[in-house]
Amino acid sequence: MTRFVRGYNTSVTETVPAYSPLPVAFYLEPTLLAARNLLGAFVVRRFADGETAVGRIVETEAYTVGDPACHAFRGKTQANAAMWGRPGTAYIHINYGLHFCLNAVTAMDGVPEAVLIRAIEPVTNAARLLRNYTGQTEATEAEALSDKRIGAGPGRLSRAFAISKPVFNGYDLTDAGGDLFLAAGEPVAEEAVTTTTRIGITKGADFPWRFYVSASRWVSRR
DNA sequence: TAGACGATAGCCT
DNA sequence: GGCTATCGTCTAA
Repeated sequence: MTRFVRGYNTSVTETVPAYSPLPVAFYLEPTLLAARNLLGAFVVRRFADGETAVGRIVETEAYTVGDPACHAFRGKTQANAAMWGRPGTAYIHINYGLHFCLNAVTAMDGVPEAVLIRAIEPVTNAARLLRNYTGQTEATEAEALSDKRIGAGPGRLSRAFAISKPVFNGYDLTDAGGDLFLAAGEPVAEEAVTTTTRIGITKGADFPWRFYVSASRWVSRR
């Protein structure tokens, strides 16, 4: 049985708190607050071969009801239906026809709001993330830890974590037994967070609904 | 069923 | 910093 151990060394076997999933209640906080509070939380991924990798969230964006940039703004379709799902599930969308982007659904069942996870910094098994990203079979932890392709940007992190829409759209992100879940981390202090406008959108472009850890080298854009 | 449009990323200057 | 490949999805007809 795989045990998720917190820390930089995956070989640690002593009793360290296992990664504990953020509860459904976390996603029922107002979406802007949830987006800000997801900073510092962990993305925990177990791959099909049993190997695991963990990243720390350093950049998010909020999308809400009434927000013209939100995919739900024009109503429910087959592609965006997951946004209406239970809080704490995943909504994966495809951008520019080729990039997968991971969102955590927030707000009550039937209220289509979500937080886009835009960047992570590697915590464990960066080498595996880089191998996933490049398709190469070789990668050292040291070289992976300085390669921004594995975490800086929503399309990039999805590729590194092997998160695709067919597999993970609608997936439960609150289940520690699952292949993908979000776990509580060290809270990030207010003065360490930068709040700014969202990236790559034309509607609602002036809403300051993007949050990132100011000091992180893994933020996708400043 | 054709046409328009991106919540991007990579390459080039 | 600018340019653009590339294709899933929506919309109109």
